[in-house]
Formats: sequence, structure tokens, C-alpha cells
Amino acid sequence: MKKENVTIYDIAKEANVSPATVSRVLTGNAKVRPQTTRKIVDVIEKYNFRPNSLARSLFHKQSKTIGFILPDINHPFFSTLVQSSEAHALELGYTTFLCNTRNNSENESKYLQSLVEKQVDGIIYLGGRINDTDTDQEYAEEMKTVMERIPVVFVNGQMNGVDAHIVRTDEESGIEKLVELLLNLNHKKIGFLGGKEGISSTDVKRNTFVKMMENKGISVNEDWVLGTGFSIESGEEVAGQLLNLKDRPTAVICANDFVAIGVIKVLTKFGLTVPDDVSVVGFDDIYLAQHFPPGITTVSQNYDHLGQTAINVLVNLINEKEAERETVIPTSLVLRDSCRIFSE
Amino acid sequence: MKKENVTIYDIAKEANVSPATVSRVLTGNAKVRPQTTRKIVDVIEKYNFRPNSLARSLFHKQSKTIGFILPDINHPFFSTLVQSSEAHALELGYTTFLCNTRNNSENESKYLQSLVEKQVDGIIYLGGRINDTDTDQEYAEEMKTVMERIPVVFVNGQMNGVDAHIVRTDEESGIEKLVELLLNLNHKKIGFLGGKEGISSTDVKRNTFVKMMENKGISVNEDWVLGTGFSIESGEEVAGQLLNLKDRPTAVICANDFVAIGVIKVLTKFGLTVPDDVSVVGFDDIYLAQHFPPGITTVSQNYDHLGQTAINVLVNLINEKEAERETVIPTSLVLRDSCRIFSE
DNA sequence: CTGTTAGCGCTTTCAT
DNA sequence: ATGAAAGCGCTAACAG
Repeated sequence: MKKENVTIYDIAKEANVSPATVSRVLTGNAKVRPQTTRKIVDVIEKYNFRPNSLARSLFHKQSKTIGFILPDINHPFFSTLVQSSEAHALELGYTTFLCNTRNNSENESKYLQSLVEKQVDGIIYLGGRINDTDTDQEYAEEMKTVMERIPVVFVNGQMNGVDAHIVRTDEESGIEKLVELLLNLNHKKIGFLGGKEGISSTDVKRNTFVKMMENKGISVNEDWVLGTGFSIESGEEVAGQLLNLKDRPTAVICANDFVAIGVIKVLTKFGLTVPDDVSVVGFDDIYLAQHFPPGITTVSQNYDHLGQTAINVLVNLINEKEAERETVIPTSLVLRDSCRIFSE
Repeated sequence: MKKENVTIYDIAKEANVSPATVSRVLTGNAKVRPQTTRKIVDVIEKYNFRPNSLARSLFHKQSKTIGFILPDINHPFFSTLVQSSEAHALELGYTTFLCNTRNNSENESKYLQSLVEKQVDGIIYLGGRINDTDTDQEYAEEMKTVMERIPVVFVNGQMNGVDAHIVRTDEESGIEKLVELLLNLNHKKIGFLGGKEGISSTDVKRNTFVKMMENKGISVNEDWVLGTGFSIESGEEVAGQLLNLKDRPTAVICANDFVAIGVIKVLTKFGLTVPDDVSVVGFDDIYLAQHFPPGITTVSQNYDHLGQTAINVLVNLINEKEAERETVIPTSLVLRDSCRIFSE
């Protein structure tokens, strides 16, 4: 059923020219007599001919394609970031392969190999193994082998022993803004919920939180530092644990907005009001943060900035130009209605 | 910097065999002496050699790749559906190209061309132009030209004059279930909110709603049938319009869950309680439906079923096997807490 | 300005 | 069981 493929040879024959000339009008890389061009263009349109990009890439040894590896396209953080990055890549002439690993390390490996075989020109790596605080050495080796052939940019991650180019959100300062905000609102009993130990972004956020509190001379109650993951469900879980405590915090910082949503849900169900009884803040500023009642105060990841920078660094690498080893993207505090001043 | 590519010739030379033999161990398509195989495998591993899939695809005239065209990867409906489909495609040996058009018709055209050039074996089309009730003839022509070369499956859409294979959710019966539910709960003053006229899924849903109501001898108040889009914001907008009315419905069916969320948000802000004052139901069962208070009663799209069927049909088409012209996927009602019995 | 030719990396007859 | 050779569709020297 599939119509036989029309090739540049067919076009050439019908237009009474050589394939090379057809190629020239296709690429626009050499002068062709206007008259000849016309003739060729006509035939091309007649057959709706499209050049085979596989053949083209094979010749050029570059595919004008960028691969994305990410753990979960369903998570707004990733889908938003991908959306920004992809749009920018497209402007720069690159199409993208999206590899959604569904939080599975094996899939990460498979996709990595697949991207190598597909001859992508570069890879943007988000989440997954580059977020483990303790790098698995096997994965690191695999990563290095890939990086010998293909430029890779890590977004919000790193791997011990792997000297990659990194673009990352300034999570430390994001948390600092949140802690300062709560402190200014008179909160002293502050908890940190969500995330997972051993995942670097969680560790960074928690440590920053603890350090800041200590600097202010406020001790952190360890019962209030809980985390089992990054999902809404996980937020519900830790909020449940918190409610079992006699002594509870008056404010909590959540590892991300999903966790904050879960926490707010459970608190509300329990009869507490956010922000009147407990202040809750999140991280990421996913689109839901503004919609989930009462509107979540959070820290924006500045998706466009983050995504575009990642692409720019990668494209520089692809073109063997200079590129910053590490770029830190500033965050911004987004004030909404999920926290308020504490008054006994 | 980029290491020179190792090819099958390099492997052959180092293993003292011909490229053909290396190819044979790579594909496993012909017998090779175990001893020879060993030797070759060793060299392959030594260099971490990966075959160039571009060259392979060029030869085979098939890329083992499926393209997805979709309007918005940020929308949970699409990201969830893609996740299901993609996983299934992978099991069948296909990798996927995701083309996120960001609700832009021009992008649709560009991506369509790009997929042709990239020699994808098939295309899954979601949303966008296949959702216009009045098909743009230019787009239809473009679609047809593509379909002469590449099998295409439409998911939840259709184009007048384009004889495509279709896999779709049974939206009619989904709406019927919702209307019946509300009727059983004694509601008579029911509205339909969200969606956009001229978008087929909206038209189908609205028409089904109106027809059912008429069948039951209940007249539909036209002021209660409002829609400006599919987003949360759009739900907020129409809810605002509804609140301006003196005579308001006691229940509303929303074109999708996003709209329902927007509606609930505004109603709540206005001081009304869902479901006590107004019942609200949605459509899609995105993951948020269970999390957004009070928990949204909705109709599930059965994502896995829908996605896998679409892939199955497409793969059958690719392999020139029989495939259903149109497959209808049943929906299921998901009861939560956003509606209740009406009692004056 | 245009045609001839070689080759990108791989696979598969066709011989041996 | 293995090698030699042609070809997938395209492009870029190199001639003319």
C-alpha cells in the first residue's frame, strides 16, 4: 500500500537534471539557474517530495536532533520545563527526542543507548540518576562512555566523578527566601516535608533549611523533617505523620508543590485551615500552585530561563564553542495565600 | 573533541572478519561460528560500539519510530495518554517522536513534514486540527498527502473527507452517564460548561447533553451552556458568568476536569459550597480530579486502553495487517464528592 | 551553473 | 560459515 518512495533521483530524471542539482535547490547551498530551479521545484511539488533526513543525517554525521531524558512527563515540573526547552531548541533548528523513563533506571540505560544509536547531537538529562546524592558507579561509567561521543547537559543534577556541564536552579537561595519569609512572619516552629533522603535536590534543600535555622539560633525539631517522595500522595502521607504529633510546627516548607498540595489536602481534611492554622509553602511554581486553594506561596524555577540556558549550553557544546561548566539560574519568590503571620 | 565514530568496519578489521559477519552478530539474522562471535563481541565491547541506526533505517526503509502530534504536553490528558501509548509502543519495539505543537496550527504542519522527512513508520494524531468540527480543507489535503505515505491513527478526532483510522473515547455514553447521575440525584436545572463551539469533542458532548435532557422532557436553559475553552482559567471565566445570573443551575457538567476545577474554584471563592450548593462533574479523570477538593466526580478516559489500542491499530497498519476502521473505547464513571442529591 | 562520482554506515544477496 | 559487493538516499568535492 505504501507508495514507493520518491527520491531525489526520480525528481532529477523528471526534471532532466542531475541529482546533484536537485540537492542544490533543496539545500540552497549553491547557485542554480532560476529557470532550472523553477523546473525542479515544480517537480518536487508535483510529487510532494520530501528529502529523506535519515540519508541526510548519515552523510552529515549530525542529525540536528537533541535527546531529552526525564523521569516523568506527567509531572508538571518536567512537562513545563520540556515545553520551554523544546521550543527553544526548535528555534535553533533542532528537533527533539523525548525519553520518558517512568522513574526506571533500566529505562534510563536503554534510552541512553538508543539515543546514541539514533545519533542525536546532544542530550539534556533531567532527574533520575543524576539526582542521586551517592552516585552509582556503574551508571557513572555508562554516562561517561556516552559523553565521550555526545555532549550532555545535566539540569538540576550531578554525578560524582562525572565532569558534566551543568545548568541548575539555585535551590539554596530559593529555600533561603522561603525560610526568611516564614521567619519574618514570626514562625519559629518550622518543619520541612517531602522529598527523599539521598536525592540531591532534597538533601540540598533540607540542609539549607537546617543551616539557616541554626544560623538564626532556632533549633529544628527532627520530628518535623519528614519525607517519602515527591508526589501529592507522599505529601498526604507525611502530613498524616505530622498530625500524630502532640507538638506540631506552625509552618512547613515542602520539597515541591506537589507535596505541598498533599499536605494542604490532609490538613484541611483534618479540620485545620491553611494558612490560619498552619502556613505551607512549596517549591517549583507549577501551574497548579496558583490554582490549588488557597493558592500556594512558592519559589519559581523560572522554567524558560532554565530550559533555554540548558539548550544554549548544549548547542554551544555541539558546535564545539565555549560553554560555562556550571550555570546557576536564580529563583524568584511567588507570594500567594498559603502562609500568614503567626500570632499566638 | 567528539571521538571519531567507530564503525562496523573498524570492528571487522580488529576482529579479522568481514563487516558482513559483524553485521550478522549484530542482527542475529544468520549463523556465525560461536568462536567468531566471541571474538567480535569482545571487540564490540572493547569499543562500546553501537550500530548507527540511521544507516540501518536507511537500508531497511523503516525507522521503527512512531511520531506523536499533540497540542499540549502540559495538559494531563495528553501527558497521561502519551505515557500509556509510549510504553506500549516501546514494548512493540518502537521508539517515539513527540511533537508538541503548543496549540499552533503552523507547528502542526511543520511537525507533520518533519515526521515525513524523519521517515517515521506511523503517526498518532491527538487533538489540534482533527478536533475541528468544520475541517479546514487545506489541512485535510495536507493530511491526505501524508497518509499516502505513512499510516496515521486519529485519537478522539476526525476530519471531513479524510478517511483515517480512528480510535476514540465513547464521549456520548460518558456524558449520558453523567446526565443520568445528576438526574437520579434529582437535579433538573443542569448546565454545561466549558469547551469551545466548533471543536468536535465539545460539540459531541453538548449535543449529547441537550438531547438527553430533551428526551427526559427537561428544557435546557441556554444561559447555562457556556464555554470558552479547556483550561482552568476558562472554567473560572464561565463560572463567573454563571454567577451573574439570577436563575442558576443546581448542577453543571463540565467539558473536562480542568474546567471543573476552575468552576469549583470560583464558586468556592464566591461563597458557594460544592457539592452542597452546586454539584459539579468533570470529564477525563485526570490525576487531579481525585486531589482537587472536594474530589471531582468524572468520567474516566481509560487511558491505557485508549493508548494501547491506538498503538495496536497503528502497528497493524504499519505491518499491513487488518485494522478496525474505528474503535470506540468505553468510559467509566468515577464517583467522588463533587455532587450530591438535590433537595429544595 | 551543472554533471559525475564517491561515500556516509549498515545489511543482504550471492558466491565460495 | 564467511567474504565481496551493491545499494538504501543524500551531499559535497571535483571537473568542466
